[in-house]
Amino acid sequence: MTSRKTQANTPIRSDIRSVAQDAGVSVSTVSRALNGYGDVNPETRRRIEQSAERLGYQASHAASTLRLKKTNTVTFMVSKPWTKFVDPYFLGIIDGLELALTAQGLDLQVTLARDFDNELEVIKRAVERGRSDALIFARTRPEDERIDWLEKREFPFITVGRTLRNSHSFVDRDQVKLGRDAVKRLVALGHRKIGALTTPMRYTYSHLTMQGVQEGLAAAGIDYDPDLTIECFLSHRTGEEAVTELFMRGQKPTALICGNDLIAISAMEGLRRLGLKPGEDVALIGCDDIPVAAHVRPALTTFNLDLEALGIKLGQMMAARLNGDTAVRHELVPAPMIIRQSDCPGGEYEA
Amino acid sequence: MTSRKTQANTPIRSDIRSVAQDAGVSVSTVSRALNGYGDVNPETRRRIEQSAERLGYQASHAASTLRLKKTNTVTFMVSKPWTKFVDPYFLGIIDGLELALTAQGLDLQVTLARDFDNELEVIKRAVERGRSDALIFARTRPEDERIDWLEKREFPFITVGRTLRNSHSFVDRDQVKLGRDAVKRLVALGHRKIGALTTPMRYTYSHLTMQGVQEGLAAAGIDYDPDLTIECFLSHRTGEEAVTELFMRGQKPTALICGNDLIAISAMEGLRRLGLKPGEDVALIGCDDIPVAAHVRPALTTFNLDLEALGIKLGQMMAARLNGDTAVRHELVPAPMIIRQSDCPGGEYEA
DNA sequence: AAGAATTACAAAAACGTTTTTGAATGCTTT
DNA sequence: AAAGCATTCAAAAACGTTTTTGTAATTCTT
Repeated sequence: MTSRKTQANTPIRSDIRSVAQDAGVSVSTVSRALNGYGDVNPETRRRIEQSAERLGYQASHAASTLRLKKTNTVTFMVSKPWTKFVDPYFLGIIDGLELALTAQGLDLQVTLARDFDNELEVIKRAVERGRSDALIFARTRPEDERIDWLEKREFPFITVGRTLRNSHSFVDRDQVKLGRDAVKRLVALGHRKIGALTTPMRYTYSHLTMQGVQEGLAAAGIDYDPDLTIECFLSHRTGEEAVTELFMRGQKPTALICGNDLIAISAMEGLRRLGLKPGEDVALIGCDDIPVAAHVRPALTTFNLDLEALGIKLGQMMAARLNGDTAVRHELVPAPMIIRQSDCPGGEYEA
Repeated sequence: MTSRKTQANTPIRSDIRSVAQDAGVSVSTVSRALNGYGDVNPETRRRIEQSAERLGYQASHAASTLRLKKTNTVTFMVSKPWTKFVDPYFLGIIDGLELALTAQGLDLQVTLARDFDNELEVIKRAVERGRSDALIFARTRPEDERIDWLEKREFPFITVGRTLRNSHSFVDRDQVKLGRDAVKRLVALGHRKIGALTTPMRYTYSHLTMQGVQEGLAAAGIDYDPDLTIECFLSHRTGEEAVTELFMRGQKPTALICGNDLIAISAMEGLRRLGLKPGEDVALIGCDDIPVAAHVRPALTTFNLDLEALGIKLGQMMAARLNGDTAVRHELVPAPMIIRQSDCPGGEYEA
């Protein structure tokens, strides 16, 4: 399609032939020596390794992929709608993932999807062009077409988050327990009228959290009132707007469980605008423990998550999968509560 | 080295041969048809395109790379020390970059460097294994070994940020002007004793900002006092600690220019701890306009940057470079000031 | 001491493209 | 009507690996 001009400079890369020549040995022996095969004299191997080192030789990825039909590369797809605000979440996972994959001799490649339609297209492109052996992606939805497509193609993948079917391997935070814990904490602090400012319900995890919240309320003998729940987005209906809407409805919750920290911080603004003191008149619990959560006033009580550990787990599962372990595995990691001030344990906070 | 077991499932990918067979034509004709060459009958081309479409054919990336000695892929390396807190910065650039590269038929690949030593290693690996045609990275330092290595290898690259030599192409924010603007604003508001809480001086941009600050002070006829400047880090010596240190030195600045928003927000805490009201007793200006900057109290006055535009610029420069334009290009993008409350324009802010 | 087994290496084929070279066909020109 | 030309396609080589197969040379059996 494109008729790109041939490049001016082609950086010098030494190939296996030059190493063979340098070590006075055949090409096949170099390959076997460098790939740790048995039938090569230790002395010869040493000589070859020296040559390779000296020439800065690294097997061409393209050539070995072509021959092996394996890239030894795992692709992590990050969805654009995800990037703008919840970045630490994303990068923490990548961090751990890279660590685990590298330990197994696998490369990590990160790829971007611009929008929702693009997500499937990016996947198709990557799979059909054979650029990686497996895929990891997050922001799963109850019904997820990406999963349908990949399952039909029998392409290895693991998700961060669940779907309705869960016929695939996934790693996820224990959102249900998280929701229950939030309620339990607030109930223990004396709250009975507890509102929820959820993340977008198009994602599975929002449903799971609310399931936990409802379970928590039931356990405390409190009736769940749908009118106390509002779905928040990043662009429109922020926490601030949701709080306004909630009170305009005539609802007066004494506590709010927020789907993420940004919603919580924004909700604080909304409360102040209504003349209420966040953390005093209304308790708040966030989620994710983003860096500023500790720096806002009142400091945000929230749920942490060891993202790096989650990434590592993910990498290990993937490595096993690529080594032939085809079992479907489900892994839930806990999210401990970080208690600060916004849930108002003592009924006050420093201004 | 690793002796990975051969994989259980190999997803079915159709090759050029099957397309040729399906279209009743030779392999070479398929290639020429799909790559837009001239000497192929329009009718034949149509038939081939249909076959390709129906079979879900995509040229194997490995094979075409091997043949072409070109990956049509650009690697963006993100440094680990960067990820933890300043994420939006990173992702915004990637976003624009991907857009511009895709428009040129280039793929973007993101790669991670775990720590400083790792950075060079990651680069070497990518270059020596021939996984991409060019490199982009940020967090440049005055003396940057990555640049030395790449220049010696004559491998195409562009940086986000400057070095001392600047013998290479770069895109950067106009940090000097930013520093000058911050001072100018504060001076206009009546401040004379202006402190600076800088980002780590190992990075070039910290130096450039301070250069701007000093130029601004000079323009206002104010002597620069090094004792009013403190270098901040993410882990230790946060803004909060820096403020404490500053006042312990006996310095009493009425305004603080902070290297980034996190330093500024943290510094607010420090001021409060000293019994001072941020934005009232002491004016603050941050940098980067991270999402929460608008949500903290007092809302942070800071410098914005159109990251996506910067990424696009970057992608365009790279595409040109890969098309044979070997000229060294330097591109500075402006950073407009976002005036909110923390610089205390009216001497007050809502609690 | 002769055959069998082992060790250490080389030759060659294959992976899926792209591109050069060349050939067949039909058409135009003189 | 012969020569030249344009059009359209096919054959084959090449890219840099890995792995199978093969074969000398050496060591081990009996």
